[in-house]
Amino acid sequence: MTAGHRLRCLACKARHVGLCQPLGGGELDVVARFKNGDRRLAAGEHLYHEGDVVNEVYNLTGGWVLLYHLLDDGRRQILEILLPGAFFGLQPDANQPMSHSAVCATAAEICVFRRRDIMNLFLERADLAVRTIALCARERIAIHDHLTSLGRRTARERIVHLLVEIDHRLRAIQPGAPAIVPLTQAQIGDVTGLSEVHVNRILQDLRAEGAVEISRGMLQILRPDKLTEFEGVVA
Amino acid sequence: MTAGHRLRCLACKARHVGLCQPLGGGELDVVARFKNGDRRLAAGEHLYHEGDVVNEVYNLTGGWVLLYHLLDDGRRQILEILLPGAFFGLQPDANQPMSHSAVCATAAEICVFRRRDIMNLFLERADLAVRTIALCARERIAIHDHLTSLGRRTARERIVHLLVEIDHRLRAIQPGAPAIVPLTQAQIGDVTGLSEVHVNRILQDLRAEGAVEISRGMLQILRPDKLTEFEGVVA
DNA sequence: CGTATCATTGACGTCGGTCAATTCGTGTGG
DNA sequence: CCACACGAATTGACCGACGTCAATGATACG
Repeated sequence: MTAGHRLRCLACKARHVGLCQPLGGGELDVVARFKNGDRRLAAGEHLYHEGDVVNEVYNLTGGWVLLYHLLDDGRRQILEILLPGAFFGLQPDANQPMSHSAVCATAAEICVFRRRDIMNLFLERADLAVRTIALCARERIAIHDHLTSLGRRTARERIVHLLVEIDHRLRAIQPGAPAIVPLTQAQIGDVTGLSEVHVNRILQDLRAEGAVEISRGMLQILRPDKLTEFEGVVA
Repeated sequence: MTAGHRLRCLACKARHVGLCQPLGGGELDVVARFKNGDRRLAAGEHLYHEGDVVNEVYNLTGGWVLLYHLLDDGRRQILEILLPGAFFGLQPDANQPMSHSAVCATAAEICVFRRRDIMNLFLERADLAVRTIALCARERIAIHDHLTSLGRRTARERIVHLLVEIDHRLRAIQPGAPAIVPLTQAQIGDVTGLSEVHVNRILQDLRAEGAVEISRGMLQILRPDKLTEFEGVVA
């Protein structure tokens, strides 16, 4: 299996971001050796649900995954939008039920590790543990920013800010490609803490201003510069 | 210096939580050896400001510290409330300016490490790196919860939920002590994304219901059970 | 075609913000 | 010991951003 994994690792589209970024081609073996397999999911499928006990850790290599939390009256908050290179599923303690659900927004490819294997990998290669700590720190900054949006920005600011952030992230992964956001307006509402209706009203404005293009279940960022300008002085 | 640090580590009030929790008394040397010193700050003093380049990492051993972010029109969002045992200040990359500010809500004692030393500590003791990853994961869950509050809970739910969470955390650190929250109403507003005025209105209600006691710049949780009950079905 | 999902639009209501005044508590200097 | 200053808390009046409800349209998919 390891040999097979190594070949896939070499071809991995997310090899140069996230966990494996610091590894040279020769070093991929180290990770490949601990890897447990790949998984392919269709849009709308769940990787795990809140409350599940999951003994795996994941590296997203293709597609978009959403982490969300449900209140028991059905209100939903999308916590993170994961793009290729995201390393996720780590829990503070083994056997602890997941605090959130993970669902695919698009078809997705996911590289799977057993939690125990990853822990052993970290113990063997402390540099990868340090790398993971850095990834956690980066992730934390992104979440802090999200938090600031929900707490202190207006509806329009939240949406513009989200689109700018996604645009940046997409550019970092696939420079040159058109920035297409495969999220429904309801999902954008669940990210930004707004109602689907209000999201629509604001997207209409942005479209009228020429900043975005709207189609069914998808959204294209045409003029990120224009969006940034809208953000104005609001850092 | 190391010997001195070791003595202080042995007496540290936060020895049994956070980073040092898994260390036996004999192992404290490992951390003490890498430690750089202690710092004492008064309420209202800053440990660092957004934009600073900080080459230190911190372990909060006494007091309350608030991490916050400012928008440039002055809106403020408090991102995290740190209690003793918090290990913070890690950045994704060295020499990267801090993305937020850290201010003391009370007098505070802080154990200081140089970033480089901590990295070396992690490389030498991978188990501590793994421990740190677990702390990050725990922290992430707390932030996710905060995020959910800001995005999807009503004002009253946010405040009740915050108080319940703080009550739990205080209980874990100092069981039996009265749950006193040394935050002004304006600060509570900056945590919950509400205005000072609205926070006051809701705290008045909670006081009338006998759940909390209000004094100047401080708030006591009298009946956490009552608060939990208010949370009702809203997980 | 029939059905389901997503987007769109208007009418209306309300939660929580803003503004502004007042009170309270504590510390300070005279 | 008292007058004052200042930060925090309190209160009321008003308003507007955003939610809710409900109907309709558009598109994909089986």
